[in-house]
Amino acid sequence: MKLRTRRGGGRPTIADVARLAGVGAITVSRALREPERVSENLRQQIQRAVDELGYVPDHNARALASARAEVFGVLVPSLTNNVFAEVVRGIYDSLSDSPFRVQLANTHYSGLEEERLLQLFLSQRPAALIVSGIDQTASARKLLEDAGCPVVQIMETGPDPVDMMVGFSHLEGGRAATEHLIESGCRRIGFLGARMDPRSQRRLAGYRAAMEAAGLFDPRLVTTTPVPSSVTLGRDLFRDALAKIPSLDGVFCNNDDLALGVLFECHRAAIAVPQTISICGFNDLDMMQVAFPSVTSIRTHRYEIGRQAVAMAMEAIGGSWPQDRVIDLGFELRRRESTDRRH
Amino acid sequence: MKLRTRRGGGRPTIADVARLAGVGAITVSRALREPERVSENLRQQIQRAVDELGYVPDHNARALASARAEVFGVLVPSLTNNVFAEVVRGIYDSLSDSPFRVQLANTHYSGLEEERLLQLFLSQRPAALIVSGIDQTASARKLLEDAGCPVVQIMETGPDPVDMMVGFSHLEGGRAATEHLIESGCRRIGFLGARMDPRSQRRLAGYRAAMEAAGLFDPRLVTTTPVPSSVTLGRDLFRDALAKIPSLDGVFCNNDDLALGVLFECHRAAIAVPQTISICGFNDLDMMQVAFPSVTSIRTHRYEIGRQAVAMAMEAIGGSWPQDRVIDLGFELRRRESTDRRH
DNA sequence: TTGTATGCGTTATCAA
DNA sequence: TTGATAACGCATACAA
Repeated sequence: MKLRTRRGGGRPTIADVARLAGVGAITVSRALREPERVSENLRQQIQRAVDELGYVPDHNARALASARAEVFGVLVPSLTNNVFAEVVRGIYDSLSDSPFRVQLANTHYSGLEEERLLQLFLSQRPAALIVSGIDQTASARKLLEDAGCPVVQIMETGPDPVDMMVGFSHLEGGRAATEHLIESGCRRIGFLGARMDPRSQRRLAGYRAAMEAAGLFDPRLVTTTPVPSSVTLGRDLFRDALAKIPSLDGVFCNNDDLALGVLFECHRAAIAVPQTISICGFNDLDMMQVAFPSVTSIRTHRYEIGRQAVAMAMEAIGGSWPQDRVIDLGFELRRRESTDRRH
Repeated sequence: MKLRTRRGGGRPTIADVARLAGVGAITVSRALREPERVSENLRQQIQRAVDELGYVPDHNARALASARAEVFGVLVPSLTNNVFAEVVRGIYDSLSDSPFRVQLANTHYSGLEEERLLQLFLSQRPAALIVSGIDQTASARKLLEDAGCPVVQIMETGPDPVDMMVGFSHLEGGRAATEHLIESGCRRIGFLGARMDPRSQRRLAGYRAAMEAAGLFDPRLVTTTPVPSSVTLGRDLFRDALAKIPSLDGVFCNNDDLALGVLFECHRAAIAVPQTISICGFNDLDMMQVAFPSVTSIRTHRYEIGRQAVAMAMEAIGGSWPQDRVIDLGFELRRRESTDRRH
């Protein structure tokens, strides 16, 4: 007879539980995953044995045997950008009471990096995949299509989902912000943009559409940089813009960080906001409503996007894809003092 | 003869590679993990076979067989707090080119939640554990001590590490900020604190120590709340503090969000900064140097803490624990306009 | 509703 | 340096 020497740390296994409960191992397995398929009697015996032994299922063994890991793969372009931090929080909060774990990775706004990470994730056979944006590389898109699990593209909506989508239209957001500035009386409205990732580009497109429709567009009003966004950069971009166009009477900022930089620079240079220059941001961070003057911004529903993405994926995992494969959570213009020129 | 019906998705396995390369499976395994133990010859053959088949090792099978997952478990109290977001970014960046993955979880500043998540993580037999702070519950601490893997406590330093530590002294940070305010001429210095987690408490302790040493302490100067920190809250706490002590001539804020709220409120109420009220923050977010007036703050090295934590854990995994089990990365006082009363 | 036999892809053990 | 064999802990397929 062979002596069983445990290689593992000696943690109780499903077999130990089965022995103690006087049932077959598979019954324990079932009792844990599909309790309704096991008789009330055995279920209780098994639960007692589980408690007594302190049994905890082994994720790895489970994943190996079922060829499916209880993992949500999540790809975001940045971990520190508050916008994505909130999306990620929504995802974690939604999943914290489920058996699913989160596998998070940072693409650093690189399509190639995204591709590489996707391949890595796929090798784990995740239960679902959540990716940011709709501009995957061709190979990445193919990987997603063949992923064999629900896929949710977040932050944006677009015409051709890999599987599901939840987000909003950045172009419309940019347009709404710009139209608001025009309506409030601005004529020489600058666009300030950092990073200029695809979503930033579309906000710019919205700005341009609104400006052209009003006959106000002038390419010299646009100031962008590939450099990552920051409050400091907002100040610098604004200085550049003002040097180019001294008659500037409004700015639409790609995001709130930039807007804050503009606001501070206006204070420093004693430029009246909104009288001389009106400011509109994007995303509506908490601080915009406290700023002085408070700053108009486009409110986006980041946390909710995270929640919805998980909800949609869950439905799909359950077999019933949601009614609408593309959900547009929209945005809201929050009018504040920084664009209120009525006085 | 039995027909092998693959249950998995038909991905190539190590056996396929072995067959193609004309070697044993275990040799392939070794060639991948410890190349130096396989002859140059076979190594190349195997590499060719791997490339040809597009073989990717299965994490789950590997973890199951070796009873060790290539996973770093990371526990932080918040995902959106910029401070932790940067720590997490440091961790991810350090690990992105390693075989290790990151398993991140959010404790929501709850010791019990941390305990629960720890148990969850431990069931995966992680390669290392990174936890925030030094105030684990007794049971959590025991779990960490028995984890059987390197453990790094981050953000703070303290006398009794579970295993390793990297951070700085929040008490000294609070003291340095307060002493600076005193030296710059303030006498009625308020403390504004949100959340009041253990690290906030220690900053308060530092404030109190400095104030008492100068004979300036007055409990009514302290305004705190368990509510999570935000810019809005900074404004509200400041209003409360000012209502209590109209003679306030300086505030030390628990963190930069609060400080920003104070700054905006000063603008709104036309209170001169720093002449009437001086402001000092904590953490030194990017925006503090751009604010108008620029805001004095305690610079902390969040990203570096993440990097160091991984570096220490890596050393320990390699078998050679680092020289110093406790690394104090310190902090720096950044003097700016908001506390410069010389004019 | 419950159990038996077997496979999942990899690594540890031990022998050659 | 290389390989055969037996775990690792659990779930699938199928039978009872």
